[in-house]
Amino acid sequence: MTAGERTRATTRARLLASGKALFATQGLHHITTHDIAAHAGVAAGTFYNHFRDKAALFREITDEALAELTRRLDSVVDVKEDLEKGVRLQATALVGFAADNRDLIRILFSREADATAVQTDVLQLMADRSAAVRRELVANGTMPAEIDPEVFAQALIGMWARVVAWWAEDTSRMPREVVIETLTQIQLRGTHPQPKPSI
Amino acid sequence: MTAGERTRATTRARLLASGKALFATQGLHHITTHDIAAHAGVAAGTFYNHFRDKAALFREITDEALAELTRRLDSVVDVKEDLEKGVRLQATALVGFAADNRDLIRILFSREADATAVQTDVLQLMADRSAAVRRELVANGTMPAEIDPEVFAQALIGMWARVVAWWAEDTSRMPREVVIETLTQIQLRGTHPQPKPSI
Amino acid sequence: MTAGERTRATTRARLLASGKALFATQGLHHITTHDIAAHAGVAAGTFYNHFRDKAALFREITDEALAELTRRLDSVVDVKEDLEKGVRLQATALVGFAADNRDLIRILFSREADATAVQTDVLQLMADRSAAVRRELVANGTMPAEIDPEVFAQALIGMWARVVAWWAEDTSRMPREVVIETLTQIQLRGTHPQPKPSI
Amino acid sequence: MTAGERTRATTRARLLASGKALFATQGLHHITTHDIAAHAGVAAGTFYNHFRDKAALFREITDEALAELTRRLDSVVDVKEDLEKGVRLQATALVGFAADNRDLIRILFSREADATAVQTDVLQLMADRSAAVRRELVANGTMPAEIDPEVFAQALIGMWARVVAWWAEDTSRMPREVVIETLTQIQLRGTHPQPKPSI
DNA sequence: GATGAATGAGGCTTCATTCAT
DNA sequence: GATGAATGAAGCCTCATTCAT
Repeated sequence: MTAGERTRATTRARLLASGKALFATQGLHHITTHDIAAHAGVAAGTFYNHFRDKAALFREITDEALAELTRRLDSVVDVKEDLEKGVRLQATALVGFAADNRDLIRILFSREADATAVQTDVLQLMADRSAAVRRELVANGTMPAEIDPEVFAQALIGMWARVVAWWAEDTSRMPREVVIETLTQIQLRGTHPQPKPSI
Repeated sequence: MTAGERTRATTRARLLASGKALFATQGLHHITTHDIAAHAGVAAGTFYNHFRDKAALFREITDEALAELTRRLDSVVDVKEDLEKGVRLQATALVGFAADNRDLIRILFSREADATAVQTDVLQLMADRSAAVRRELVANGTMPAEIDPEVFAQALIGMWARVVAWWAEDTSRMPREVVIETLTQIQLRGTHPQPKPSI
Repeated sequence: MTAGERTRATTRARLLASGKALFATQGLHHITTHDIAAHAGVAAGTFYNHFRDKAALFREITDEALAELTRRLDSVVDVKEDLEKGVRLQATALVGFAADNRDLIRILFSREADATAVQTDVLQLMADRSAAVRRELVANGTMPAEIDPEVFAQALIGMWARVVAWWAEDTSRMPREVVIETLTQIQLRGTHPQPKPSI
Repeated sequence: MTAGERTRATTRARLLASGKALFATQGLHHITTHDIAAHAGVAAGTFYNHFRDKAALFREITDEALAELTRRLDSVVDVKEDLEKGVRLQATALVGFAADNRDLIRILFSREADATAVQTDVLQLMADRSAAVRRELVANGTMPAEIDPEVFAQALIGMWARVVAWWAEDTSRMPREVVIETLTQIQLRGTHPQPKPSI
């Protein structure tokens, strides 16, 4: 990599970082390309040397974030082995990602993530993945048929997104462990668990 | 009511209706006051005879929608009587509201609902209500302490909002009963219910 | 005069009064026809039953004011009789008019008075009158030729307008007598009178 | 100064010049930012690259004009030395400024100069300066107490502003020397000088 | 004549994007 | 590649005026 290339890469990285920081706190619509360039310490026109337009930067940020989140969730041991352990590990991975990428979470799980024209909805992508996995589990009887895979996927993603976006806004709101434990319990037992049948 | 007042009320209603329809499909930011006026069949300036600005119209739509939704949820019989029945009735009320007010649902449960300046987040309001109820139930032992009331509330609202917004986009996606049943099952047993202990 | 005519006249008078009060404090451009109608306690459309447009109302106010001011200045005894007495009486009449018609003064002597389209400049009218009188006085040697009648007229009117508009804004700024005396002295002796030659 | 900076400065200067020309002939309210931009040969948005808004441009023009006028008036030799000479030199400076800056005069001495929000009245500033100087002269007996410093200042400024604005509209109305001489005579002897006492 | 809802032209301002340097 | 001035389309909102009741 030449010196020029290094400079270019640095500029690009700074624009990305500025985009993350500003989109997270102000949202897509309130931030201008000038804001981002200024925050990155470059000229307004430089923005367009690196990104086709504002949507492209936003898209790149969300794509990257989604890839990383997906990677973390996938690296969890197979859920089928031990249901409780699997669910808890996934919740842990999700919350860990949120802690490490607070800005990204707020961007990813804001509804503006799908306001951008010609863009796939990030949450929908996650839901689709979940639904596919679920369909298998229902098919082979591991999961009950009363819970429809599509609806389940929307519910799961909605729950995750909201909880994690809420927590990422201010992580001092709640100890990380409580968030993980609550998500786990809800998944394993429901939001309104019925008392366990006494013997 | 005089003729003039009737005319005025009609115009106002048409603007409201146009706002609902357009916001639901295009979102707050993509719709202009001119769009709304044109859709309502009135001149651009007429918009401002009825609403201070675009945010005021949006706010009025969401406030009204929230009030109606709250009313429906509250009219359900007390959950404490019969847990399963209560949960199912609430899900039924929620889904019924979505079926009757598809546009409102999509507005209410879009994140743009909190993008408007000086506005309370609709979902947060619902979450606060849920959290308050839940704290009581945990306090008197009806609900398990492992599920934190705050986190629970965010999870419940996130789940509801996403499922219902998704379904309202295209209600032919899924029979209404399946949505209700799945929401009910998830609340009572979790997304990943453990197999019932065999005897 | 029928009852209807009396009502109509009353409405007109109230619009005029409202116009005076509002134009005086806020200026022509900051006041809307709605403001005037509202202040007068009538509907917006009623304004146009009495005045062709906003300029017409403004014009009528200034015309009326100018006529009254002219009347008062003209009623002063002839200046030629006794120079000092005449000058002082005119100053007295001017300041008296200001005291009695503070709103009118502020409208009449604001530059907005000539901002209205197709309107004769009120101050210019006064200047023209003064210049004409002056030309005679110069011609017959009563007044010195070093003081050009045209320039004199602009100077006199400018001085009067500014002093009186300033005082009318807040008459507690200065005792009325001081205003009169100063105007008189300036006219008789100049702003920078040279010391009287000692014998 | 780089080429870009030169271009920018040129654009700014053209906007300022256009503002002066247009405000002088049409007034603040009748001129739009688009008018100014078009007159300057730039796009509408360019205006806002150089001035926050229309008022800022207007303010800048008047501030600059006031500074220059003040500079000219201040550069005159001290009035106390020789009363007649001092008064005449000030009148000469004032009229010279008007001849050199006809547009500025019409803007500066229009009442719109104080119509702009959050703006100090230019004429009032001049009056305040004059009043302060005058108070001293009265205090030390150089000027007669019958002429109140505050009223005097309003009168002087009103007279100057009107005469000079009138003359600047069309300088062929009157030879420059006549304007100067008349202003001088009025200040030294009054508008209605009493015949000199014969011995 | 009074009413007041409706009209719509027009002004101000923002900002994503381009392009000459 | 970086710069940043310029662009101009587009949006929000105001308000003088009209007109049906």
